[in-house]
Amino acid sequence: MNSQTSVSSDEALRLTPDEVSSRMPDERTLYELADLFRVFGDSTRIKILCALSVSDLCVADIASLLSMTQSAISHQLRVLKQVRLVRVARKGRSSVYSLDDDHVRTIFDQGFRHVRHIAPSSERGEAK
Amino acid sequence: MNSQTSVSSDEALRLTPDEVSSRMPDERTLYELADLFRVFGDSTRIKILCALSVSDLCVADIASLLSMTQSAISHQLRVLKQVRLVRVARKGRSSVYSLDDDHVRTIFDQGFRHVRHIAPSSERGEAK
DNA sequence: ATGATATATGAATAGTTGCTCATATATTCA
DNA sequence: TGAATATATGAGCAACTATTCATATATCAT
Repeated sequence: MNSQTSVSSDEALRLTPDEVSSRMPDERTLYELADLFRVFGDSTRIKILCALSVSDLCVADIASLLSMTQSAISHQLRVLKQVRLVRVARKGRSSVYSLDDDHVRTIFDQGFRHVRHIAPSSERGEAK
Repeated sequence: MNSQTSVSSDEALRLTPDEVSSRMPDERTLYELADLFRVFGDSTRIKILCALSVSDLCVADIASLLSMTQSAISHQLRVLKQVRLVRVARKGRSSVYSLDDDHVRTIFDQGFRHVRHIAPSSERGEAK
């Protein structure tokens, strides 16, 4: 049997699935949230966002900064633009990209705080 | 030519790639950041985290809540555990999962703020 | 217009990932 | 111990994604 409502020990209050369900945001919002975070979940895009948090940059500069091809960077910038994390401004033949708003920085900082807080152990994935 | 240092208009200061490079966190940290956000970048995991932010829950309850198989949930909980976003406590034959710390909630909230702020348009991906 | 430079984009591909299915492990109860 | 319940996990597969390559578009200088 599951879903016991009784507080069997010194743990936090446990609610039933139904009670939890009624207190969750609507599905739509949760999917949008996942979509947003997925964009942050790639090292190339993270590097781009991080670079842009330091300074506005054109495509070629970002490519040189990350030692990646112009094409790869352009593709990722498109993704970042679609979710409104960056915006473009044409300057002559260059496209100067910048962070769209400060939410990016805030989300970033929270992430930093977590990885620093956790520091050691696990974190399998891209991290070498 | 790129990397112009002159401020050609009313835009933010633009730095050279080298200047930007020296002000970025080390690679290792950026990879860890991407790894962390990637975990948030899946709707199933987002739902699980969201549910756990409301109440501690056992595997079966989460599965019923999300209408998914126990196996699928267990696999995702493993991922969440590896990056220290959730922790387990055995209670009889059940495993009761809970958020590991409050960074999760904070990162969440920032994400919420962004998707609400942006609200309309784009956001292609999982969002129906 | 022509050539050079900067960026954008479509198609193809290799690598990754989330789920399912089968099965193993763990715990409780009779 | 043996049956039942709850969870964990490995293998396999389908779907997705980040990069490359080729090429298109856009802007500037001559």
